[in-house]
Amino acid sequence: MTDPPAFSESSRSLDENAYQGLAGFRSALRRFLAFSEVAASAAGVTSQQYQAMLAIRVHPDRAIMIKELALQMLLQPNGAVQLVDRLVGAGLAERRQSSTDRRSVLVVMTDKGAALLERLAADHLQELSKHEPLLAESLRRLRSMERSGDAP
Amino acid sequence: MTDPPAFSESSRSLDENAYQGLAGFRSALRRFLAFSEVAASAAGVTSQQYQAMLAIRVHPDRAIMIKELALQMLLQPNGAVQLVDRLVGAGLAERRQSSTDRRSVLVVMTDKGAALLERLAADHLQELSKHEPLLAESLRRLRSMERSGDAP
DNA sequence: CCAATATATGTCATTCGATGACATATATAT
DNA sequence: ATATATATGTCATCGAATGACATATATTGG
Repeated sequence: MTDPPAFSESSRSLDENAYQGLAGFRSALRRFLAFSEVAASAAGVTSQQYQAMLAIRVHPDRAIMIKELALQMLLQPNGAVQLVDRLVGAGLAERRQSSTDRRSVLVVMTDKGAALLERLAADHLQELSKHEPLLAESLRRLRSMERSGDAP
Repeated sequence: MTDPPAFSESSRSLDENAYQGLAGFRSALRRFLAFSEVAASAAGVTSQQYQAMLAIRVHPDRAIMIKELALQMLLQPNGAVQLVDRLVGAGLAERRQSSTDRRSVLVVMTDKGAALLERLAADHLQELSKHEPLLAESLRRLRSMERSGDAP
């Protein structure tokens, strides 16, 4: 087998393969995220609300403080308040007073929310089986070209 | 009025690991995407604009029709028009008339855009090396359960 | 124990990008 | 040559996030 000159210019500019790999990875991500939006939308929620329900579901006691939900969802606390408002408004979650700190609120899912989450989670699991090969392949390609950026 | 079954019932009951896996994957995704927003923002653009430049960069001739950009970015054509407006406004891309079809517009990057993209791509490549293990691990965990529904 | 400060949640105005509805220019087909 | 399809563009509107601010409760230091 012939050795292709696959190395070269590693300190001057990014290899074409790096752009291809990054672009392919983001494309796969956009497609998966778009599926998530469509699946959630068909169930009457947003992808964000689905993700919030996932976060609640896997949190200890299946309950989460708004502050903690904000951390998980990478939102400001007041953004998490409004996200919970929407979940509650849709009948998917409810607020419970914390027994230990009366400032805080525990968000738990309703039965309706739990049922919706289960269906959406199953759909996502199934869909991921389609995207997983491309995502994994993209990650593998990118891993092989790790390099430092342009040092200032 | 009874609601028709809006979705498939992929499996009867999801394993706890399925929720953990899906939640972990989405969490890893949110963190990577948040990095992308911050990195792009530090460079004066949005993550969306960075992705658009990536799409242009890897397209044949490093030029792309707005229609095709819309397909790649999963936007409506008029949304892509406005995205290109913002890229052009920031001096990162420019419009060129197509030689074969006078309806269409070819979007190409300026030198400034190409330079910005290279820095951002290098940053993303480096950052991905941090996220890759968790993302790959999440995908591996999920792949093992999309088969029959559960197996610890 | 009280005052000062920190923390958790909540409200509201504003902002930003995507969409739908629609308009215009050009290409293609009958 | 006309009808229709395609590509781009404009504009009003919407939804969700943020910053500034408000209120309630907890915690800490004197």
